[in-house]
Amino acid sequence: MTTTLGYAVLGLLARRPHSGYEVAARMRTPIGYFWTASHAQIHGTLSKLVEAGLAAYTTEPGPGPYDKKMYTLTPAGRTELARWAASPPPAPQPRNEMLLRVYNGWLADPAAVVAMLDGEIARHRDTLGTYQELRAAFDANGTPDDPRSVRFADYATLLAGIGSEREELRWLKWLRDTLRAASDSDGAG
Amino acid sequence: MTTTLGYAVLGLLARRPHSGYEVAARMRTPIGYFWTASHAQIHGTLSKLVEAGLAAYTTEPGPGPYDKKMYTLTPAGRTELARWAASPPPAPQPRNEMLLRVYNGWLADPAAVVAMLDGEIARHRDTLGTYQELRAAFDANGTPDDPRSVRFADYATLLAGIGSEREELRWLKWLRDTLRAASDSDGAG
DNA sequence: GCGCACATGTAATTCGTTACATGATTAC
DNA sequence: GTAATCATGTAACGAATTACATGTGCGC
Repeated sequence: MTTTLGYAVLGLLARRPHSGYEVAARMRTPIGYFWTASHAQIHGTLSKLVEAGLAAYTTEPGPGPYDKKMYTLTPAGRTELARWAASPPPAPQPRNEMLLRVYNGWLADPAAVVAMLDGEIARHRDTLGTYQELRAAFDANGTPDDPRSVRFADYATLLAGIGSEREELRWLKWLRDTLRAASDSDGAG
Repeated sequence: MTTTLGYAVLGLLARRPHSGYEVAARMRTPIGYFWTASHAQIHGTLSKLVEAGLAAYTTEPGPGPYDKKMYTLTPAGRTELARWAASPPPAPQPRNEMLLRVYNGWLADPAAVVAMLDGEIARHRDTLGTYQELRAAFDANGTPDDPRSVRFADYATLLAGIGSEREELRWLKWLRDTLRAASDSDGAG
C-alpha cells in the first residue's frame, strides 16, 4: 500500500500528530536507530500517504513562505499499519561495509586495520552507552510489560539495539585483539 | 574512487579472475551474506572499474550473442582496495524492517505478531545452521590464524555472521515468548 | 521439447541523497 | 550580525531493482 518509509512515518503519526519537520527530526532520533530518511524524501512520502488516504493534514500559517501542515493518521492508515506490522518482513538485502572491509583486510597492513577497528569500537561503545542510558530511564519508571502498549514497543526495539551493539562490540574486539597479537609477534619475530 | 559495490567486486577479483556472470553468482553467495547486487548493476560496475583502471579483462567467445569477458584486478586496483579496506567506514544508515514492525506491533493482534516472529525465528535458525556448517568445515582444516591470509578474512566474516544471527535469535525468542505469555494470560483472564 | 546453467547487455522505474530556494523568530 | 531552529518545497543526480532482449549447450 505504501513504501517502507511510508510505514515508518505512519508509525510516528500513530503515536501523535506531527509536522513534516517533526517527522524528519524523529527520523534522526529515535527512529533513526532503525530507519533513516532525508527531509526531501519525507515531504514526498507524506503527500503520497495523504493521496492514499492513510494520513490527513490541517494547515496553519508557517514561519516561512509555506503553510505548516500537521499530519494525523486516518482510520484506514491505522488499519493498514496494524496489518503491515504483523506481516512477514521480506528477507533483508544485507549491506555491511564493515564486513566488506574485513573481507578485504588481508590485503592491507594489519596495524592500519587495527586502527580502523579501534575507531569502530569507540563508535559502538558510544552508541551502546546511549542505549543503556535510555534503558535505565525506562527501568526507573518500571519495566514495560504490556505488549499492546507503545512503551513496550519502544522498549523492545531498544533491547534489540543493546543486544546487537554488544554483539558487534564483542566481535570487533575479538578481531582487533587477534590482529594485534599477530602483528605484534610479526614485529618481534 | 569507486562505489561500495565496486569494492565488493574488486574483493572477488583479488581472490581470482571472474566473469561478470560469476561475480553475480558470488554476490548471491558468499558475498551475499553482507552485500548484494543484481547482474544488471554488476555489468555496469565492471565497465566503470575498467574505465578507472582498477580492473582489466580479456575476451573469449561466449555461448550467446556477446563475448565472455574474464576480469582481473590491476595493480592500481589492488592498491586502491587495500587502502579502502583499512579506511574508516561511514556510519551505516540503518534500515531494519523487522524493528519497524515491532515498533508498530502494539497496534496489531499479539497472536499475529507471534506468528510473524515464529517465521523469522525459523529463517534465522536456517541461516545460523548454514553458517555453522561452514564454520565446521573451516575448523576441520585447522582454524585460520594468519590475519594476512584470505582464509582468515573469510573466517572473520563468518564469525560475525554467526554472532549476529545468534544474537538476533536470542532477541526474537525473548520477544515471542514475552508476547505469547501476555496474550495467553489475556485469553485465560 | 523444456528447463536450467552459462553469458552479457539495455530500458524503465523507483528509491534515496545532496543541493538549491525562501523566510520568520529567537538566542548569543 | 550571525547562527540555529522552525518550516516546506523542487531539481539533479546516483544507486538499485525489475523487466526486456538474445542465444548456446546439456540433461531429462
